[in-house]
Amino acid sequence: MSVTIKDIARMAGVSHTTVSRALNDSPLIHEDTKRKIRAIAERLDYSPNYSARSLVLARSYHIGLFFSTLSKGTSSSFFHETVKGVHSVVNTKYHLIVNGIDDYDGNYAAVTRKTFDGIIVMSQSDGDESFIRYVADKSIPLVVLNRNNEQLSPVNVLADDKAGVYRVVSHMIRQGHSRIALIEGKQSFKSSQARKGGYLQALSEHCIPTDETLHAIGGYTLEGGYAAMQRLLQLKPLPTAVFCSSDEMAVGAMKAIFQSGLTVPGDISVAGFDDDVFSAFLSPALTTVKRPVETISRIGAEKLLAVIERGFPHKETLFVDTELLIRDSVGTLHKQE
Amino acid sequence: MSVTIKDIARMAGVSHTTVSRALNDSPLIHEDTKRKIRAIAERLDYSPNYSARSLVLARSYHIGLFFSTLSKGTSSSFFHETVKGVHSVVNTKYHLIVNGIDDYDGNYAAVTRKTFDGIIVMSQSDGDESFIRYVADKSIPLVVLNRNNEQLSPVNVLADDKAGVYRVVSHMIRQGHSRIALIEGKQSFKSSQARKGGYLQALSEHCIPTDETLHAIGGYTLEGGYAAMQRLLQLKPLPTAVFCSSDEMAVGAMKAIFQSGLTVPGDISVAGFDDDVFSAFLSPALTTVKRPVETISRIGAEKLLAVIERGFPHKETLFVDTELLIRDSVGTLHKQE
DNA sequence: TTACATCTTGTTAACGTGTGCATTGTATGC
DNA sequence: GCATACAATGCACACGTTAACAAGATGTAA
Repeated sequence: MSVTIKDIARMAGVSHTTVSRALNDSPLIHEDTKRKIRAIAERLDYSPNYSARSLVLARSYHIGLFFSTLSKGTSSSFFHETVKGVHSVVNTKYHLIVNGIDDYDGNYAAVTRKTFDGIIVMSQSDGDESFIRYVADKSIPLVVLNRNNEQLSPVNVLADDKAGVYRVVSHMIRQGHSRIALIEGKQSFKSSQARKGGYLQALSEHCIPTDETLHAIGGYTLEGGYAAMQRLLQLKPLPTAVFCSSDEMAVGAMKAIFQSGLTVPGDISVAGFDDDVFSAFLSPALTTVKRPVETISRIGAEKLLAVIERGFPHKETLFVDTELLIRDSVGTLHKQE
Repeated sequence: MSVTIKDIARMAGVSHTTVSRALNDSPLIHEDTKRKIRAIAERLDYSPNYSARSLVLARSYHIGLFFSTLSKGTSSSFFHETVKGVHSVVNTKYHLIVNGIDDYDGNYAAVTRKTFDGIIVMSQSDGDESFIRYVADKSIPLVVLNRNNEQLSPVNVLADDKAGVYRVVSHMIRQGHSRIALIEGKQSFKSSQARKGGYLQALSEHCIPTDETLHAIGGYTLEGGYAAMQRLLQLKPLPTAVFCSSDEMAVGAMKAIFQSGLTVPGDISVAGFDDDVFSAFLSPALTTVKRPVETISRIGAEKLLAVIERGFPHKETLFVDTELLIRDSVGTLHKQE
């Protein structure tokens, strides 16, 4: 049996109403009374019953953080940074509940306004759309990360992937490369499409014709990047550079290149995307684009709390800048003719 | 305003008690009545108010997953695998709340039997002890992962780190190495101590004297591994092999070795611990020990649910086997004399 | 017919907290 | 000295659910 405000009330010789008010620092209560009550609460090691409070206030103190999936296709560093970012804002004020959308198997009945004060969706796939729509329909405060869909959700925060890829591919072009291959992620992922868009834009703005044979799909996994690169290594002539839509795939690609007896960046330059925690320590260190996942998550969480606590209705979409990290895996190509 | 069991009761022409029983599939209620009530509930899109239920049942439906820290010193893959493992068991039955112990700053008042039906601590440091003790004192159902302290907590699940390191270092010795350096993690982490123990045991059982100058500290970070290896590279004669207490540190160490113009495993063999997601794709692929983090987490979660639901009082400690993964970073040393 | 068991449903209270309204006591203004 | 304002506290109810107990209906055995 644990201590309630009624116990405190009895000891202090006041009503439980006064205790409730005192502990909530209501201006209605005399300072002396507050002090006395707080002292007793402290002494009895009182802690409020969240269920009771939630019931009467119609608030759950839960923030739901939903990933497309927890198990398949979510990279560890991505997951970790997201949780860190959101958690740093939510902290001890709300409980952070982590979930995979795919766990619900299409039946979202358990997701209600009462179970979640607000929801953050870290979206990675078009498959999330039904879930996002469901949450929006229930008018649960909502922030969508990593995805741009204004008509679906009011607040969106995402990295400017396209601009980031544009920057790194332009960098390759400036280093003299023109036969630049692409290893895509998962075609159904919006991020994959955006990154391809940046690649295509860089090529077209530098008047380099696109060549479909230079495009491969790696599925955002190491193994996939390895296999995709193996296919690209069959090409004649070989590409002089390859942009990989994730660092993990870049690691796989480099592995394939090394195995075929070639060097990076001597024979083939490689660039990635994400700046995974290990990327700076590869040999050669990987030139890549840093996605501010933690920043995005932090900003998203702040926006969500603003919506919940101050009612912040108007739509907005925030793009967070990426950062080009030039390291050693992209070399300069000397014109051969 | 959302629909409650009273609304359903009104529509069905029964009492709200009957509705409650029907929805909980109580044997007291006639099947026809149940069907009717379920149909109405379905039609009205009813979902129960968890706060109210929690209040009356004195259960929160929350499982707390606590890390020593979310931000500093927890590797992403470790974090991800843990959450995956626990989540796969907890699923939609309970809400999984992720927290860092360091966020509470020593004030655990918000952690009570009422806010958490059970708690899983993924322990990485001695600093967790006060928290674990607190939870145990409150007699909240508790499972501690990754840490062995029978008198503190009833149920412990952990990898047999020491045996795993013993195995990989013995492997190095069998390949002819005897001058084997060690890069430790964080000295305050129990895991770091256990791994060092395995290293020392392997040496002593093969009658190789320990040499303090061969021990360096890398703090479980890439940068730390890099710096530690730089120090080891000052030694004369050089070690012929180095065991790193984590794969991340191994990557840093390899980087330092390459920078000094040496090769792996030609000049120096390297082994790691963890089998991070990228380890198989390094060049050379890293020989390491796989810690079954996800398995540990899954088993721990199952144990916790057993305690919660079936009352499972007796103490037990489970060791989960590690797996030696022999890849390319440890070479054979030919005797020189 | 009566007594009793069984099946099904209803009545009422309880969980712990917050809040609208009433009540008491005290100071202020005229 | 009285009306009024204001500060501090208490009373009673509400939130949505579950459960102990009561109670009605129906069947059955004596």
